[in-house]
Amino acid sequence: MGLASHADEIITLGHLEVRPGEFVASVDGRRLELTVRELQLLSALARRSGRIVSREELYTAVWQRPYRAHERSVDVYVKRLRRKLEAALPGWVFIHTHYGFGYRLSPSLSQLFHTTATDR
Amino acid sequence: MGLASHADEIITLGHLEVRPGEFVASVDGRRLELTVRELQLLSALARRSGRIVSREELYTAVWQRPYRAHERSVDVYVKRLRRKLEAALPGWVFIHTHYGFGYRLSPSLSQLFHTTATDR
DNA sequence: ACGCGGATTCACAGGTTGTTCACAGGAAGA
DNA sequence: TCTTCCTGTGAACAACCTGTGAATCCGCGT
Repeated sequence: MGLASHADEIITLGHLEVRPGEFVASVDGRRLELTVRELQLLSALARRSGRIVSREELYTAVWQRPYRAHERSVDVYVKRLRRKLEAALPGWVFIHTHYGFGYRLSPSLSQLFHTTATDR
Repeated sequence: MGLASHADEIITLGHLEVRPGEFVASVDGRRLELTVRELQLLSALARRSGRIVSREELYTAVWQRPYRAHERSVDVYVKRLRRKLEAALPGWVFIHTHYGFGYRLSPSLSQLFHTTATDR
């Protein structure tokens, strides 16, 4: 108890499933090919899914060192995650930007796509 | 599940069969000529088949002593196992590398054997 | 002591990922 | 609209990780 990552920790968000302890994330059962950093960032976001997380919080959680202003690492990895998530499930948006605040993980159908009953 | 190795433990993964308790592993019934370490590592991987296993977990499971950073023994034995497995069943890949995470045992047909660049 | 097979360690090459930078594009407030 | 700040993005380079052949070490039987 207490520690953030148990070996059996499983976070499910719609089609997305993240298993930090097993170094695995998947969409509809299809394994995503993520690097260490990408998985760590996705895990950090997943553990805080649904709420806006500041760059500083994300940075200290993943990089384990003090956040410096103008640090762009988080942005770069958000970009890489988005590319892989988009490729895995076209038409869906996973990571939302909150201008001036940070990012929020929350899988949702892209506005451009027409919704159907089963998608929701 | 109690102790990790029962005398009658049998792990079957497609063409591959491992019997840790009898110090035997075989492919399509043909016995592999493995050394003790090779068999131990294969057994450790087989017991965790399908999931990514870190070097540290493999090392402590097989060598039974604390893992030191930069330890390369696991890599060397993975290499030797690969050579013997490849020789036993050409065209198949058994041990997959997950860069930065570890290894995963999961027998699968080599991509090159059933697809070509133009197929995709 | 010697030879042998296996275990362990070493060193280097090559490949992958992590980090940083620079600039483009966009959002919010005056 | 203008200005400023924030975010998106491609690319360059550094740092790290893995593959691999081979040297060295070790235990055992002769």
